[in-house]
Amino acid sequence: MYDDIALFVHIVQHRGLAAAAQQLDIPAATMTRKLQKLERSLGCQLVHRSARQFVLTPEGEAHYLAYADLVEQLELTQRSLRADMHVMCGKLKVLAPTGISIGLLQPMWSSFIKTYPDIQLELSLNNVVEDLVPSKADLALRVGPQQDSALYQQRLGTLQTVLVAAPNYLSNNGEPEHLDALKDHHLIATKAVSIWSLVNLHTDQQYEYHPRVSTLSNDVTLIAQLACDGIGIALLPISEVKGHIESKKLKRVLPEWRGPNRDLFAVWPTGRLLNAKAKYLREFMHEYLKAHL
Amino acid sequence: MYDDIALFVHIVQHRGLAAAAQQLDIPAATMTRKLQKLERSLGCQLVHRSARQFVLTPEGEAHYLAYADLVEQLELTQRSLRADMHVMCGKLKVLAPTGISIGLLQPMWSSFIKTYPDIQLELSLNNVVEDLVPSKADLALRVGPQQDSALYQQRLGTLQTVLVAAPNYLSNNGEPEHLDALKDHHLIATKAVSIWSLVNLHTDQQYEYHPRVSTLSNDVTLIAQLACDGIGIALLPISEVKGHIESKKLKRVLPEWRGPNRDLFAVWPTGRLLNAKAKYLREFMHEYLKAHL
DNA sequence: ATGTTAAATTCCAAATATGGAATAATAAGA
DNA sequence: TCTTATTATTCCATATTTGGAATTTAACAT
Repeated sequence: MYDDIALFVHIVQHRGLAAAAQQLDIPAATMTRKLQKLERSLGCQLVHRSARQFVLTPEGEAHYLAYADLVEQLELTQRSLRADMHVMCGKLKVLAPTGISIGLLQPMWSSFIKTYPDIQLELSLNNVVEDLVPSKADLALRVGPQQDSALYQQRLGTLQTVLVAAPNYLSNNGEPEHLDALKDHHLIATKAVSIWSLVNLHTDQQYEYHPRVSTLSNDVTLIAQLACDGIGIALLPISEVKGHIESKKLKRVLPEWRGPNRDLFAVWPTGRLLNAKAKYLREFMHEYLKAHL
Repeated sequence: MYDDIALFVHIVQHRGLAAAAQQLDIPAATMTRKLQKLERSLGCQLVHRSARQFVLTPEGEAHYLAYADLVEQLELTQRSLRADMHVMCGKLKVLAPTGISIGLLQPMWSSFIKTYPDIQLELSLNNVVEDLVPSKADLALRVGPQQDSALYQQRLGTLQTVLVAAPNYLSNNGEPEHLDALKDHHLIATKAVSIWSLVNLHTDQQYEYHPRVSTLSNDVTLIAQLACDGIGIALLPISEVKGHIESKKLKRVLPEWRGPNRDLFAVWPTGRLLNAKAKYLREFMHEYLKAHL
């Protein structure tokens, strides 16, 4: 019914069945039959047509005026949704936390940009959680599950955290042997984690530690650098500090304990089509984190 | 395609295939297949569905939001056009010239109102031609063809005009024997006719007479009454003066000549569906005038 | 765990739609 | 007036769609 009406609108716009048929790549025979069917179902003739003449009836004119704009909007909507679903070029705006993006994930961004050179990636890094909708971002990378029910989310991977400190800090202040000993140390952490759920790797024993954190930052990279500078003991993602440990700039503290796991999520608004580009990025991040965490 | 989308919108609104199928009176099997076809053609799943569960996918949600309003508007438009085409009750506004309507056509209006008691006829009588579109009238009755190309028109019948005068006027002023004698008389006519094309009934001889009209009115009834009062000789539709002639209040002048024919037209705006009511009225008028002129 | 039940899906014969070729119709040009 | 060219329509074999019945599915209650 509506398809036939859309067809009729095109017939009118092209002033004839043949032209519309050619334009829409539909056989002329089908065109005729569909128009006949529409006229039959409406109970009135829409077009006075003969080989060389194409004149709308009053009813045809009324129907055209009533439907033309709607059909156009329908087609616009269709095109826009199609493009979102299939086009792999153009802009893609992504929100992500700063620290993790310039540290752990920096190679991932490079790789994505190289893999999809036609996508203009706009990476908005911010340690403050920015609202997706007003910022018109397609996708956000977030640490920890989101409460907002107006958001879809998909878990991409898990960051395991460990306690680290600079070797010279440990030699100056003593290396803690027990969890309780942490209270005598300068602790550095992100604001977000107020309770450290520490898990013993051997016994799976869990320990809820309420740290008296001496230094706070929302930037993981900064915290790592402070730790390297011998400021204190830091709770950091293992992937963030791996390099520092290998180069002996940091040393693990209480290595039989690991800190709380922090899930990484891809997050996007409900009611908006996650476009092809964002979908690919999401999968790309998922694969990357599966391989690199 | 658009039909399937409309179906999908209904499925969402009814939260399930079965409910929508029942509501729309479409077999459930068809429902399933159409939704599957739509999903295939879009290249993405729209609904996670199982026997007892109905959840939109993110894509489904996006498509629903994008199309729901459009589909609703489409259905509104459809309903409105359908009603115009089929409903035989409600308001019907008609414009018509005053004189002819309260004279010749008065029985026609009565008859129409009796025949279609559910139609609320609003008869706007006016001797000044009123624009159809701003007055929101469905149909207008006009004398003489209309120039406006934004109007459709259909000829309903022809008014034949004749010359008449009151017997006492003729006895006082003499009865003209030739056309030339008219110049010595007091002539009454409607403004519209500046040249009287008089035709001889016997010889078909045509005579273009430029009358020096002494009294003008745009109301046929008034002219007839003036003629009855012995004011002068009037050019009037034969149907208008038939009764007066029979009751001897008027007498034909130069009876071997008849005046110009004046066509009656039903007129309505292009691009608007002439609704069922107006269509019936048009046919009604056509039949009536065929029988009574 | 198990049965119940409403909902979605698949099956299959009948109905309908499709597309290319042939045909008919007709306004414009010779 | 007679072609000619263009457009709409009809024909017919093939492909698709339809609707009711049978089947499967999975959430809920027991």
